[in-house]
Amino acid sequence: MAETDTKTPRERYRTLVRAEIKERAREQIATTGASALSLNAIAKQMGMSGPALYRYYASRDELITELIKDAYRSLADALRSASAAGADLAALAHTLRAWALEDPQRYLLIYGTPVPGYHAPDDITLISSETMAILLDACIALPSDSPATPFDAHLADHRDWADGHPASPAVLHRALSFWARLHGVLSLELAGHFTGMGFDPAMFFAAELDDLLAH
Amino acid sequence: MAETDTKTPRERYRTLVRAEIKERAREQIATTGASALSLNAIAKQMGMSGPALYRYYASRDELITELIKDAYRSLADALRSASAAGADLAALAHTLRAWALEDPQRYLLIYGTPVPGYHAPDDITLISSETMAILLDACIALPSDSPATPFDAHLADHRDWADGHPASPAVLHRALSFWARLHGVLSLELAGHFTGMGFDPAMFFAAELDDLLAH
DNA sequence: AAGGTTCGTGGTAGCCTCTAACGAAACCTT
DNA sequence: AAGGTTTCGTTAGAGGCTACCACGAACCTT
Repeated sequence: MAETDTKTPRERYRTLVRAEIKERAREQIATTGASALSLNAIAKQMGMSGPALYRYYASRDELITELIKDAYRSLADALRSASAAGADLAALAHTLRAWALEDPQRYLLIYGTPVPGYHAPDDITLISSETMAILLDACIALPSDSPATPFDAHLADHRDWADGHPASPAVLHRALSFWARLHGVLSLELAGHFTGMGFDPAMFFAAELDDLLAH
Repeated sequence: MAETDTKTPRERYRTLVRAEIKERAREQIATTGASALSLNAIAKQMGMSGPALYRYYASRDELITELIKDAYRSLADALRSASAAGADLAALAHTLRAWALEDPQRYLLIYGTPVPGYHAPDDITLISSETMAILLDACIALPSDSPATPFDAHLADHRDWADGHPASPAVLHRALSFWARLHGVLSLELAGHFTGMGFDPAMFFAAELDDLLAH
């Protein structure tokens, strides 16, 4: 019992419609941004009237939350498969950038401006911790010859987030820097802050990555 | 002839009401975020009926644009006065962080998720270029002993954004890195991605800054 | 004091989210 | 196969929003 199989035709139909709704929502968000997502428009697009959607998603927030979860999962999948294919830290960085550019709004769904009221469910932090684990694995493979900083010492006492990962404080620090710096370049690029400045964002990204790996 | 003085009582009143509207909008955004800003709510709060506000701001977008401009100006002011007081790059960084933490939503108004349709007016890029100039001034004062990178060479040919500033490509690169890295840490912190991880964001910020200045 | 400008109002259109009540269709059981 | 039950999709409606219009009222200017 507790069959999670798609057994009954009703369940089949339900999950199918849910999937289509989510797909339409994904398309809509990709073009107009998450704030402009309209359940009504999706319903009309699917040939049914507004409130019918509420049989499938209890609220607009629930639908967005589902999309956020999917985004986290997609990112974790991309990084995991790259890592499984033997990608080092540099390759992982380019995987991240490619994933972000593939659908900028999906990246912003995760790392963009949060809604003040919204609080992420627990399962999201679970998937996000998997991403962090992949990152830590890649960082631990790299030789680290930098001297210990005060922040390293601080991290030695605050490493709950590493979730039992056998990484030295210096490695934790490296992972955090990796994350923050790549996000810095990427988010400025995606937000369009480089448009009109003339230079190539890809080269800036590569330069930041080089600096990250060299020091 | 083109009197910008607050002469007529009508103009006085008008600018006063406009200011109050903007102030209420600022408060509302600070608590609920920019996406939840409601002209109707502001009007009711001020004791007048909905459409009355449209005498003062042509649209919701115009009001938000005004707030964005104010945010840019406020940041430029903060950095300029710090710079005038003899602040070096490190002090400038802490000025930036303090300004961001003082009103996170104001920071996100500038650097947060952009609305896909929205295009910034020209005067905004003007103010933002002033911020960049201050940053470049601070970067040029620092000795740079790093070897030239490919990105430096690229910047030598794509330096229109520096707007005639006498800075070497290496300095331009340093300014961009400064901007992107601090934004990376700050935006992750403001978006709440560090909450629950246990470590102190301020120490991470300081560590990133140290690394930036050391290399 | 008369005239023109501006302000605030209510009304309205058109969106949106979301609830409630009602037929109708599909499913499962017997 | 027939009946009962669950689920679906509909319309109606509450309450919110942006934004436009037309009208009366206040105001400043002349």
